[in-house]
Amino acid sequence: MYLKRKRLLTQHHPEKKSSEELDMDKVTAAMVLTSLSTSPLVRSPPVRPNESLNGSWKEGGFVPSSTSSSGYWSWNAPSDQSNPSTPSPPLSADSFKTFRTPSQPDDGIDEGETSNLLFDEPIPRKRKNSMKVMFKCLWKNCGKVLSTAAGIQKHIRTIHLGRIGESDYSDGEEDFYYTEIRLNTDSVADGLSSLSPVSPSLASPPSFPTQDAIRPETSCAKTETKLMTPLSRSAPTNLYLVHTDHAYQATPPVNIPGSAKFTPNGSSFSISWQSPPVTFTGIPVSPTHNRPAGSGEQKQSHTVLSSPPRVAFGLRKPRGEGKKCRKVYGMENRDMWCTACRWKKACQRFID
DNA sequence: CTTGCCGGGGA
DNA sequence: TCCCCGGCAAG
Repeated sequence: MYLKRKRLLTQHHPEKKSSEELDMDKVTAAMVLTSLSTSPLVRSPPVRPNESLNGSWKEGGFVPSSTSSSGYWSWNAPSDQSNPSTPSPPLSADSFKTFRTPSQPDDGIDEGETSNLLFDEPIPRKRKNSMKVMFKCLWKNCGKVLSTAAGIQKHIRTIHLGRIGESDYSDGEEDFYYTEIRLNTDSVADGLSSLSPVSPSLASPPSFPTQDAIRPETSCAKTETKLMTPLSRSAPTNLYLVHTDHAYQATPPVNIPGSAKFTPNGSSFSISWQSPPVTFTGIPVSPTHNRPAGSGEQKQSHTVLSSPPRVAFGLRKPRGEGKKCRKVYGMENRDMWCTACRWKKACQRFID
């Protein structure tokens, strides 16, 4: 005799909402990373087996204030761009830009399956075939768009960095100043007008750019190497870096030791995990980070290493096969359910 | 959309 | 503890 049953059939119909927002971030973060790590041109993650992450945090605990302004961590460029367009999932990363309007009830975005947070390294990743890659200069009032990375780099080097002599030598710093954008052949996302995140990095954990760290050559990817050069001079207005940290945890056995560090002069922040080959899935914790933003610009880079793939052991119980009380008795007979089921716990009656 | 159930609470 | 429920992954 249960007197309780306050709401018998009241199916819960929560107004899920915030989740979307969260998803968004997750997705976008994922995208960013994805693009970073798979980006065709620069960036080859040679030695770094793992880099990836995904963002999203749970519990809207933090929510960046409505004014995204000071948020140093969002991708949106502080200066221009204005329309928060919704990124459509299938497109890849670049078309996103600013959607980061927490205060708004945005509903446009619903995501079917949010891409999973794990991008393994060499996954082929399906990409729209009809995409054209362009490179846009992010330098303050420039916005030049070129079709080749080399071109844009040269442009930056000569025009903005004033390195004329060494035209062919690139230390990679230019990377910070341009961004890759993909244009869909038909629906050209207004990618140009909005910037997309630069893809600075996947930093290698160990190296921090303190200062003049100029890496010597760097065969393939200037990418990770330079990752943090002290952005000399006035960096282009926006260097928004995606920055997300999460604390993931592998289910059972391992937990990842992480480390974060900040460089006082506000120049960088990074986190890195040195994890064993494990997989995690996770629950991100909160990606936010704002700093007072003093006067200069600052850059942060996120470095998150983790190992990619596969669902491993722990995550979540497979999910029992058989029908459980709920299914068997139905909502209307909730009192016939085993307690576990009633409490939304793992069924004890029909164990698999 | 529906299920199973984890992770968090509140009482 | 007992009991609920948000939320999420899986289907």
